[in-house]
Amino acid sequence: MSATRMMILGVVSWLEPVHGYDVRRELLSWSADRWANVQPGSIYHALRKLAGEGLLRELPSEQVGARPARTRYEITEKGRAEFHRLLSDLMWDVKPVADPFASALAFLPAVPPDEAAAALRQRAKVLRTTVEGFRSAATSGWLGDKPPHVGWMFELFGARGDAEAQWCERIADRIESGASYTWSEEAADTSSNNQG
Amino acid sequence: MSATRMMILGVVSWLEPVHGYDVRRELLSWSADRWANVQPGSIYHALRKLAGEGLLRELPSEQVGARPARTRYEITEKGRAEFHRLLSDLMWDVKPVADPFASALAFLPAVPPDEAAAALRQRAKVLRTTVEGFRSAATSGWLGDKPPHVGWMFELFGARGDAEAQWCERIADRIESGASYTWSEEAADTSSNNQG
DNA sequence: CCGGCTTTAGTCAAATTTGGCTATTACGCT
DNA sequence: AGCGTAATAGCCAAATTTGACTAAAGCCGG
Repeated sequence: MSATRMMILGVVSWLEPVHGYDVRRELLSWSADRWANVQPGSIYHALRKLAGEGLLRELPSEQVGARPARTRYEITEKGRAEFHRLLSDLMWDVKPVADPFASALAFLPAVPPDEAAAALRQRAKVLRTTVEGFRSAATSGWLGDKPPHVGWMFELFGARGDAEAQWCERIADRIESGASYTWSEEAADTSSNNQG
Repeated sequence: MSATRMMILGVVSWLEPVHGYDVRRELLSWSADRWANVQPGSIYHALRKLAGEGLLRELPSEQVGARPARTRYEITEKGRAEFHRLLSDLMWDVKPVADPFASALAFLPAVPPDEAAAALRQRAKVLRTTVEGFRSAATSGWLGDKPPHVGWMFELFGARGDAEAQWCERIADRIESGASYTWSEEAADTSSNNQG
């Protein structure tokens, strides 16, 4: 979970001292749950583990009313070094990521042409709508209030979305033009062999 | 792990009867470990779990020499239905995936401009080399022997890679032209607040 | 023929992740 | 003022994933 660790260290570094729910709220405000593993269980697990490893320091808990006591954290020098090391690793590393859509594509021969084309066209539509949302966020000024790198992230998501939408449409066109990608519907369901 | 389950069911469906190592070898031949969670522990875990749920059927083990006995599996009708259901879900679902590079970008303000630009240029270079590899696989005939959808997957990976490489170069140009994305190097390391 | 390396086949202990759960407090609407 | 919902704050049992490990067999070069 090196990305999760880096993010938790980074948020603590920027906002310290914080408690778990502060971290959770901050990451949710970035919609980080959509592109990183930062559900509550992962956040609290990482906070405790990083404190156990001396990368974060727990401050005395405080109690507010009858709510659960909340533990605040600050980063240590060791933690700051680890944050920069992990961040640098992640910046320089170029590696594919696990992608459920690629998994589905590997078995495309098992999907009838009608459904395959329809799903690809729908995907292109959803991607284009999402990318349009990023662009109107930019022009509406909402993004203008945010640091420049946030806009750059949206540009990246937009560029990826555009490229994938175009690919979806191109492949749907081929399928609808009769391009054969199954041996036959019968064979695809029984004995054929994918030698990807 | 619905993508992992779908892939295991799919491979068993296409190659049955198989044992775990057959599945492992087949997925490795697709380089599936690069874009799916199919390390040995996940494969064998999924095989046992799917058999336990009645989606796969274990056949009597066979022994070859003094090697560990190997359990062969075949798919059940229930498993075939689940394979198609999961495959359809994954074809139609449009959702971002956990991406370590996006995690790093969220903390870009903590990376000095020199390093950020260098990492982005290096990333662009690696992506372009990878995409060129896909294209030469296509022209060399290696891909010609494979079913069409395999080429389509490479086209998708290529389209994504191109889009991201262009984005990397564009952002590196901005950084090198002096675009400010940290408040200051000092502020970025101490008290600033990322409001993504 | 022998030695070194690869392949075969599965497992394991640990790491990581999930997302619904708990009870209290705060807020908004009627 | 009261009710219903959302926010607060952390946790849990379970699910999922990892990748190095094991020992025997096979292969290739010297």
